[in-house]
Amino acid sequence: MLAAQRYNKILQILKQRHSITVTELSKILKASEATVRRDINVLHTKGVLIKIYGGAMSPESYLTTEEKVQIRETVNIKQKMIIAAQAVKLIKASDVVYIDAGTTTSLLIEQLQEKNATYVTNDASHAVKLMDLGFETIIIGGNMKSVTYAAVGALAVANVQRYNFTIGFFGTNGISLTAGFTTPTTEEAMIKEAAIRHCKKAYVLADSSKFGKITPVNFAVLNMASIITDKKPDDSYEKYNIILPD
Amino acid sequence: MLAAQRYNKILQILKQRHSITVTELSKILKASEATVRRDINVLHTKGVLIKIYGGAMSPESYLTTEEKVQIRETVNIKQKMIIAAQAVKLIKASDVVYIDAGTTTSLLIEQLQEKNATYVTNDASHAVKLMDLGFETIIIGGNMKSVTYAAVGALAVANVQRYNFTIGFFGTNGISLTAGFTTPTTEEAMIKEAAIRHCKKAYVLADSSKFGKITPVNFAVLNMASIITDKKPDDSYEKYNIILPD
DNA sequence: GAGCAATAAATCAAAGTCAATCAAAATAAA
DNA sequence: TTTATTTTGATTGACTTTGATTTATTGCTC
Repeated sequence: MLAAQRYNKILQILKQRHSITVTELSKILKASEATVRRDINVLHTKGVLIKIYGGAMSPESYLTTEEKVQIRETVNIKQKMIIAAQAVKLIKASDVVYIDAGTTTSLLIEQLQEKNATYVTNDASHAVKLMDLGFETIIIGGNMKSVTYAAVGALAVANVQRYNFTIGFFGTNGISLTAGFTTPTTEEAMIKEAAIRHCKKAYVLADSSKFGKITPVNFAVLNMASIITDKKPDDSYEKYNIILPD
Repeated sequence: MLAAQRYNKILQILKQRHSITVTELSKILKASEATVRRDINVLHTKGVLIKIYGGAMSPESYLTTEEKVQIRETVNIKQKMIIAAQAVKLIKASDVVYIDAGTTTSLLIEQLQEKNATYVTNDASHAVKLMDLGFETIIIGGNMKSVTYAAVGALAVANVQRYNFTIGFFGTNGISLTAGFTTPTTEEAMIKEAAIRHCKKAYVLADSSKFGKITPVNFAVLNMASIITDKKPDDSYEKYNIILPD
């Protein structure tokens, strides 16, 4: 690929999404991270993008409050990466994979390997990422929620029920023996519940801090999904299927 | 093959795709790489293309330092901006607005003002933009198409039919008295057709270059939508509703 | 603020690309 | 036809780009 072609592709991506990491670009452009860094340096010097630690941003969105967070969400990023790395190993060729909205699952997308699978998501920013990486993508439609870019509501629920997923990955805000998996809002819970019911095998990705937490709305009981986490939780969860990193 | 023939062929190729490698050209022109390099040098000196390491680019798509402000240097961008500016004025409070996929409509989103309207789109990158700008957003789900980030296919068509839009904005690849509004692919045409049928009022945004052009698949007859364009087309279009910038 | 992991820059070898040269082929002129 | 001129393709060594490796820096956690 010509250098100039890479330049154009990078700028094109930054029109669609305000920021991108070096690692992601390296995958999309099929070039080494060293080359991507050199490209970013060139484009930064030309002033057509802003170089930031870990990646690049479009000049327009640079420094507009919350976008700065987008490049690297800080909380528990390490654990989430490890959890996501474990999760991607479970995806096999010809799987129909449901990917829930949220930051944890976003990290999963960045690490996806299996090209011969179909990926379905209700998160518009996930969808754009998946397309950029060249995966077969289906987006679930519906009313969008502001913070998460996720489609929710009755239509989203109806749509998700049309599919049968062979495997699904979900985020959660709380895991509790009494309350099961929970989220802060009814809307999110409804779409998650609908999706999880249509997965042959469901996995909840949760860093260890989520155990014992309860948020207002339940979306599944604990035995409906295996839990992929970074640290063994206390023994009371023993009877559930817990997956730890190798 | 005559040198002048090769020159023409090279320039013709660069009109279709922004860049090409020396190796590729050598195969296409059945000439040695040395010859291709000489050709590129000649054309570069004439200023009709830009020589880059490994190949050549069309001058438009090559970003020089001066152009740093003008990243948005796609074709007819100025007209498209003006057209989009005219279009946004038509949106009123409590409208349910359908926004078609594509670059023209992307410019429209950037200029949106009316916060008390609901925006519906089948383009994931549009959806992300709309959310970022704080608009009430609904995304149409379905299989995604790689270049445009647009949901297409049967499910997208079914979904779009659930809505009734008070106003809709569409892009097109061709406007013709005989063929009506046309696009290059059936998939795109189907979703456009379904959406346009559910708009109380539909507008096609098209710069003047689109008049008289025909691409393979029709998605609407001319009287189904008003056309917002930058220059008055020839009189044969007089009986249709043409909107020009103020 | 020290220690740690992640990211960036510097360095280097390998691969790829370029311009110069020259002989062969094609074209033009005699 | 013969000779002069131009164009082409192959070869060479110089130069550029790339990816891997090493070294330095950054930002985060405690």
